[in-house]
Amino acid sequence: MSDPPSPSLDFIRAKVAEDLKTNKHQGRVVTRFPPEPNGYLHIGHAKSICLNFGIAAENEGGVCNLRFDDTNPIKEEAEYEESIKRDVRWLGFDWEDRLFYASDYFDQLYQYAVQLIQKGKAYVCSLSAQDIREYRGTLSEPGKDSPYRTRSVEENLKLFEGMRAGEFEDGSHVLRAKIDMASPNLNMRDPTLYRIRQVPHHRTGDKWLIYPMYDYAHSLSDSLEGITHSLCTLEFEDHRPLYDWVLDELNLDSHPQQIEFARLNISYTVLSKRKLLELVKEGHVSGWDDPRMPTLSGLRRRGYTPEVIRNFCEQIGVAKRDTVISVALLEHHLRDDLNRHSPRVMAVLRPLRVVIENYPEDQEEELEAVNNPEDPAAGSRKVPFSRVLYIEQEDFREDPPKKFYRLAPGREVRLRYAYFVKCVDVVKDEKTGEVVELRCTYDPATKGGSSPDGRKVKATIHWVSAAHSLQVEVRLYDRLFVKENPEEGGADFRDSLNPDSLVTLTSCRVEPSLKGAQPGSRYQFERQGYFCVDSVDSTPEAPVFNRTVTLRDSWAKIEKQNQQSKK
RNA sequence: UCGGGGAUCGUCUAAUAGGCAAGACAGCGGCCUUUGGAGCCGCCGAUCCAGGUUCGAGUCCUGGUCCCCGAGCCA
Repeated sequence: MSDPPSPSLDFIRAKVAEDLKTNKHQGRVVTRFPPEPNGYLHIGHAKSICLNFGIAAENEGGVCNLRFDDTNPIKEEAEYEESIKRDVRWLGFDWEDRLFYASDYFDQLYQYAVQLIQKGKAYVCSLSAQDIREYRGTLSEPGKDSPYRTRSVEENLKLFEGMRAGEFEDGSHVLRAKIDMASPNLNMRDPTLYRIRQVPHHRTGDKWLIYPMYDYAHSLSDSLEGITHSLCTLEFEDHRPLYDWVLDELNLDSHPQQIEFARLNISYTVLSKRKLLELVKEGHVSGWDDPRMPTLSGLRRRGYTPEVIRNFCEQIGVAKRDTVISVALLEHHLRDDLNRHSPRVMAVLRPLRVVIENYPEDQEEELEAVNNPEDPAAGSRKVPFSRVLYIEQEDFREDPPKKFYRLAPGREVRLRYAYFVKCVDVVKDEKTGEVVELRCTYDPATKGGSSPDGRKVKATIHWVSAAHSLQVEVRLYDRLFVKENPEEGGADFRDSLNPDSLVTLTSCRVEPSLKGAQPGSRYQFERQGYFCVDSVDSTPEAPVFNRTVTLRDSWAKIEKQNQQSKK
């Protein structure tokens, strides 16, 4: 790697660079990504993953650990652990042999707790949870000491051992740090270090009946792993004094620097594991990997590439003010990547039958079509043409509005890669008046799409040959919420769910080259958008396509303006 | 009310000793086009407020205002 003029470092990278310069950590850069295995990773986690693994990769010899923060057995599951590993790998990062678990440190953590008790810095408190809350005081009033605060070291040691040995019920005792009940920082008012939880842990089984709390386990896990920079989100800012307190009281040489940054928010969605879990549990989506979910598994199934997410995370930057990133920026990176890499293909979502009256009934031919105009190396393919075709219903208007350039009675347009066709008649359903078929003529001289006489058409539309096309299911996804901030004004996010976030179309027609398309493969349906083969519900006989994102649609914009100016 | 943070175009991020407020997205307009896609060109548009220091302040000082986080035996 070269060392180009670094554009401008975010405040965290600047701090890392400075620490390197002053040799604060003996030239080491060690970060970690510490998920709790209690849900699926979402794009907010991707920001943290890119930051932590990114900083490690940018610095000579830097490494980033993957560590599961599995200190609460009642919320955590092995299923989540697997999904997290899969998602981090998919994003393109590698923890090599550095897969760790807070639960691996339980023995060590217990020993440290004993040390704190011996130092008189921790005690067993036998107040009820409610009493502890009351003794804590409020934001503006100091708390008061627990009556158990003055227990002797011997008694504390004995009780703590009893907690570990299962002599006490859940909730009867906790181990607390002895700090300052009058601290203006509530986290320092004798925080709980250990609680009794007589439940099996998905990794340690029934070995432990007491489990360490986050602040205690996290700081020590970081220290044990020799982390140099412990990056977390803003809500932990108030916890930093406690993080430092634990390491200082234990006199540990390895004392990582906790640095906080703003978590990611994106418009028209929610990014919190709790809320996403509710969407799953309440059936508003089909699962954690529903293509409308902002989870990495959902985005992957939707058709996102890891590059899109990495580029997005790089561009949004890292800072401390809380922000809401426009979903349009994410979609910009999505279209940018998909445009350059997706093969083009013709697909008709809502078919309208077209008969080319002057094209011989028994004739068919193959036309050359470019696979990707952005990538000459992608080559070309043949698409079959015949007398009966399907075009998009919305590409025809019997009474075309201003600026509508597509097909209309008497109007000539180009069928992409095929011929100029002119609409000569419209067939309607006698009862409903609905347009059911178009009668057209074609100009044999315009084969391939250009006219020898130089006449122009204003529109090019896509089509498929009726007899050759494949019928497929297409799922049209749109944003999950109708409001930029689904919780605007304290509203329940469920109230702003978009009822049209999924529209399923079952009579779509695609060109035959899509036969055998592999699950997960991505295409641009010309003039429509980017689609990928659903990796869950597709079968070779019945493929399902997910719409990843639409193409930018300037006609839709014009039409919207027309409608608004009419009002 | 106490403690901890944060305020720069509509949105996000820059401005690295106090020295022309920059880029991206969005929007708008144009060019081009066998995708009303892509691409190209242009336009619009910001330093929370009030004082102060200075030749010069987004940056330093003083005083305000507004927003976020915090009272789990969650992380």
